[in-house]
Amino acid sequence: MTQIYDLPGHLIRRLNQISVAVFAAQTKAAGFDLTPVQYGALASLRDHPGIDQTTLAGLIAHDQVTIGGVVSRLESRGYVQRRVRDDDRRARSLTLTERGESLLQTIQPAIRATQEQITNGLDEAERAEFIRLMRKLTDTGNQYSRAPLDTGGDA
Amino acid sequence: MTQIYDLPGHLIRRLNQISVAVFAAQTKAAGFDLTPVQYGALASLRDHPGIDQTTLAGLIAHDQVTIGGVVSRLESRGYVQRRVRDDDRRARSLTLTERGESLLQTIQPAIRATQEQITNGLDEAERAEFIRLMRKLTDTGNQYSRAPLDTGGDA
DNA sequence: CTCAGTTACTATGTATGCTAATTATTAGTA
DNA sequence: TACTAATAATTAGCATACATAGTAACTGAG
Repeated sequence: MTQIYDLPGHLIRRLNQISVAVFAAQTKAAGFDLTPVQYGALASLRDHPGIDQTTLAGLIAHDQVTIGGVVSRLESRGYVQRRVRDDDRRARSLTLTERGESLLQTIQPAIRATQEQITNGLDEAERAEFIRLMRKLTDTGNQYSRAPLDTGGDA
Repeated sequence: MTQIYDLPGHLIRRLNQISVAVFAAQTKAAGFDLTPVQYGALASLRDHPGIDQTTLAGLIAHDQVTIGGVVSRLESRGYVQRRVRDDDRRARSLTLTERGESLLQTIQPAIRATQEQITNGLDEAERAEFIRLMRKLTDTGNQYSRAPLDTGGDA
């Protein structure tokens, strides 16, 4: 039989699908047009101004190619500035523009609402336990990912 | 400030990323070349032979366009037969070929290993609780998804 | 029977998410 | 210094994953 509905892989995929849909609905309802990855990149750049694309990719656990495209779109929309670094002309230094900073602030309520809606099927205790288990799994599984999280030792 | 590492959406995305990577590694190591969606489609067709693409999309919670492409690739590789239905010439009836049936059987150990590896950071009790919480969340959140699960009342 | 509405699928376009290969640049070594 | 290895981006290609729009075919009300 192998009902796929009980497989962790299937449930995780469904959960991600729902999570992305909720994010899209909430941000659109709030008047924004941003994807989860784009938000993650902007938030990470706010906390780590001046990093290059490879470092950014490591911070949000993505491969370089995807991040290259994401940054390119964020740049063309005026949220991010990309500059060739003086001390290493291969690398591009990334910083938020004022427009990017402003977006991050005004979009905050929609992000909060999104995270709440994703887990609003659980009570407080379940929600905390669920997050704890996810953190445990992502910590254990990070090594399996082809784009592992690389915070340089932090977080 | 707003560490994305604590957001459910981020953790879910990471988990899915790891899940997909583990699936790819396990199936490749076993000598197969199949994506999680392709496996889901094949498994669903085995349990529901003769259904059309829209029904299949509902069963595995995907949109029609994605499934159209997935089925097209499965057909060109000889795993699925696609036939215009006599009683409704808009629809295409899908069935597994012998090659498709055979693949599903021989790939089974790799699928089992995948599901185990995904959750091998948890002990038995945690694993059961995690799956329970995911089922609860996907049940609650199904309505939010743009491609909701539609089993016609079952599962 | 006619036609308006619905439905199944396909076509087009955008954005992830990844692999493999290429280019430009830097770092290290003989 | 010349050469090799490593690294940051980019390019090309494949497969989801979705929105939107179009085509062909079916359904039901009148």
